[in-house]
Amino acid sequence: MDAIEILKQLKDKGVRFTPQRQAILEFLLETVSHPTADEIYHHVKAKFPGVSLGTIYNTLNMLKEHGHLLELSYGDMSSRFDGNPKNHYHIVCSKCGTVADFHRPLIDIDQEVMDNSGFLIMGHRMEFYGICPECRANEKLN
Amino acid sequence: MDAIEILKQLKDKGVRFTPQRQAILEFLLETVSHPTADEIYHHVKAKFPGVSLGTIYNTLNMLKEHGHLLELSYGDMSSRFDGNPKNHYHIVCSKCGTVADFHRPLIDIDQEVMDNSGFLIMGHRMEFYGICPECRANEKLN
DNA sequence: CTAGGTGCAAAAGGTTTGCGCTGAC
DNA sequence: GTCAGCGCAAACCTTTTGCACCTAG
Repeated sequence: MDAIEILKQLKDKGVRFTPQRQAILEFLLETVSHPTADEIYHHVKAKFPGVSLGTIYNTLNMLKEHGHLLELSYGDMSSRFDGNPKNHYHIVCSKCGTVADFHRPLIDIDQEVMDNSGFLIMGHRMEFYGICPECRANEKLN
Repeated sequence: MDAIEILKQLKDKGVRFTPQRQAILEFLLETVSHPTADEIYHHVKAKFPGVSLGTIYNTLNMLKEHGHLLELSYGDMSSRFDGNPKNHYHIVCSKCGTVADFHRPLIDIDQEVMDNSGFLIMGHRMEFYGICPECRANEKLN
């Protein structure tokens, strides 16, 4: 599903189609990274020099409310946004904050949660917490 | 493992034992909720009226670095801290922010990650994203 | 004694909000 | 024409930092 299609769907809910929103959503869908609001801002600014951070947040919150993106937080300062929830898992170092990818087939569990909770489940996120190889090496030196 | 025991272990790493730290850690271990820094602050303030928020954050970051607690973020304003990582899973409503518990046996996967990543894994966290029953009902009304 | 911790207050950084104007419908 | 969205800037809230004093080891 592409940006235009999603925004057309949202029109039924009183959400207006604007070029800024199209640009934001297109970027979220085409990138495989998990950009921060500020990164999205700078990217969209290349196309729309007048765009403001407020508009970015406004759009992100609107999309989040309608379930079209996930807001992730890795404990560092700013949130990251993911337009492709079904992705892969992460390992976060509690010491230095490094985030590594962990590739493995997604666990097939969403249906079980949906059946037992009454929630409409869009996806899940899994993170492992630990100490990265570098920090482990540094600890041994002390 | 209780607060005093953990703090004694940390002494070897040059971390000092202070009554404030004991109070913070005891609260984290005894509560089953996931308090914010501010909630911890107010709780500890009952015992140590002079304690400051800076000390709370200082201690939380120290504990996090040593792997004794997890910093969670649910997209709302402030981080939440969990002294008992091995717990249960959560379902977060993208629309209203409600966090519901989902009880099920923990997925046995940490060893697999440890073997394949080089990280020392302390635990994992899993969250499901979707729309809660109340918000689903509200959407249908429109 | 002396480093690390504390309390306080100021600063920093991310996110939200208010307001007048614009543009989608 | 109307109202949601825009840009701008100020406000807000959480977290970090700097500094003088204190205290655990």
